[in-house]
Amino acid sequence: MPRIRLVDLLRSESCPGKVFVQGWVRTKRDAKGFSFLEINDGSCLANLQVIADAILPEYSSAVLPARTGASVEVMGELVASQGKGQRWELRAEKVVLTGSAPEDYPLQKKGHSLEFLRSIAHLRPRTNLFGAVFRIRSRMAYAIHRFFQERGFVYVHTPIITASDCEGAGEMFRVVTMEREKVRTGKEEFFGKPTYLTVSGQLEGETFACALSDIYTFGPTFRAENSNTSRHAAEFWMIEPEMAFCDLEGDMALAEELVKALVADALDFCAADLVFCNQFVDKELIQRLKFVRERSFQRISYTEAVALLLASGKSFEYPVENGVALQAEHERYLTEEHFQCPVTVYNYPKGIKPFYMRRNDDGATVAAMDLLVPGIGEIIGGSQREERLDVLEANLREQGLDLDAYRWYLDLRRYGTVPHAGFGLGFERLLMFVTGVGNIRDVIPFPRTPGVAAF
RNA sequence: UCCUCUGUAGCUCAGCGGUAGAGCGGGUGGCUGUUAACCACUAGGUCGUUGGUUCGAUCCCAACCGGAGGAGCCA
Repeated sequence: MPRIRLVDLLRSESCPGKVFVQGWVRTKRDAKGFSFLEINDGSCLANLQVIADAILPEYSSAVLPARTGASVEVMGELVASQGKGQRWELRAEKVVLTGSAPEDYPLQKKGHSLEFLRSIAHLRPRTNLFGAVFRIRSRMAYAIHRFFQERGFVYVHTPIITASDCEGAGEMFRVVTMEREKVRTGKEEFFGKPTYLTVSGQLEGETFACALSDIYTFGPTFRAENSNTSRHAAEFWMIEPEMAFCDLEGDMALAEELVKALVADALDFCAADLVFCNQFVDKELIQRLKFVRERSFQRISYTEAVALLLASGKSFEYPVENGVALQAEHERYLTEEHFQCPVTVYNYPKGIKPFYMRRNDDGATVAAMDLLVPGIGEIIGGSQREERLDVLEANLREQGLDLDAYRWYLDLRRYGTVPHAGFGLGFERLLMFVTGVGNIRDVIPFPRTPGVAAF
């Protein structure tokens, strides 16, 4: 008899009769003459209540020892539950203890702290919260592909090992071989020159946009920054669309559309898991997500934002000043207090942004944008790219970068240059926003942060 | 990297200059169509590490290591 997943079983409208299920015991309650087994197989948040009668021949060998954490398989008949709290329950006819869980099984029926669960990251997906978070993560990855594929974007796999050593996005990890012989003979560089783990697929993505028009990347990214915050990881996933024949306006529109679409998808397809997050993580989560889905985002230029902050009368730890980067507290004020919804800030001062962003006609600002969301801050950063060869070369020189290393990148402007734009969306930051989880370490299966690469 | 807080039983925490306690979890027994069930009993700890102060330190001090929050950087 084929196994049926709990997600499908518990959705049954009418009684499916005899079924076969497999999963892990979440808790067991022994009564006189029978036991209640709550089993979960990760296909959904809900557990299945199994009634195992003491007259079963394997009752003492398989049912009584099936403690929290044990894996079991149960054959039986699904019947309407006599008790409250569940619609269906499984009346066991045969129970097999696939794998027992000794008494030192670390997960209790009680709630655990997120810090403790991080120390057992290999077992934490067995908890309600992490099951929910990682089902949502999977769904969001799918929704991202769907969003771009439906709009005709081509998925491009940019390299993870890169030779561009100065993409301007942060400290990089070096890639070296472990072969001692090569180190001794001075041929330690496998690729003949220093290589690094990518900090962004943007520059490579631009090359494909300047050929296939609309592309996106979705893959791992690495930053060797010594950042110790709840919003940074050394390894994270990023989505980077890049569009030819597109300006900043189109870029901002796509970014807002994407965030809205993903929030709507989560509300539609992860309802049960979001209800759980709403109950145990953030009581205002669903309300906020619905608000984001329905309301239009705000847009404000950097100059307007500065004026607004100066006029706010708020005393900030860092003073607001034109030409200086907005601090986290400033961004937070805009999105959490003033607008109380996602805000796109655009046209930043040229001096605080990287070389590839397109210089505006005022000569002082660049066509850059950041999308800020309440609770997280910056979730998307993007720009229209500088498509004019002479301006781009001047920018590189101004920032002291080696033009030769960017030869291939400059070629895009030398041969059939086009206006183009794109942005980067931090996947984990999106997940924090969608789940309400406050620490990036709890939305990625095995987090890598300074000093920590467990598992 | 900087600032602040923190490190006591498997987990969550209380405590105190005279070498430790609760709840939950575990074990045993009981009870019950139960819902993080309930009741009783019971077993668990060189109080993060290393130094120092002291007659005496889990408690005070210092350094180090781990964890958390905030900042910077960014996604």
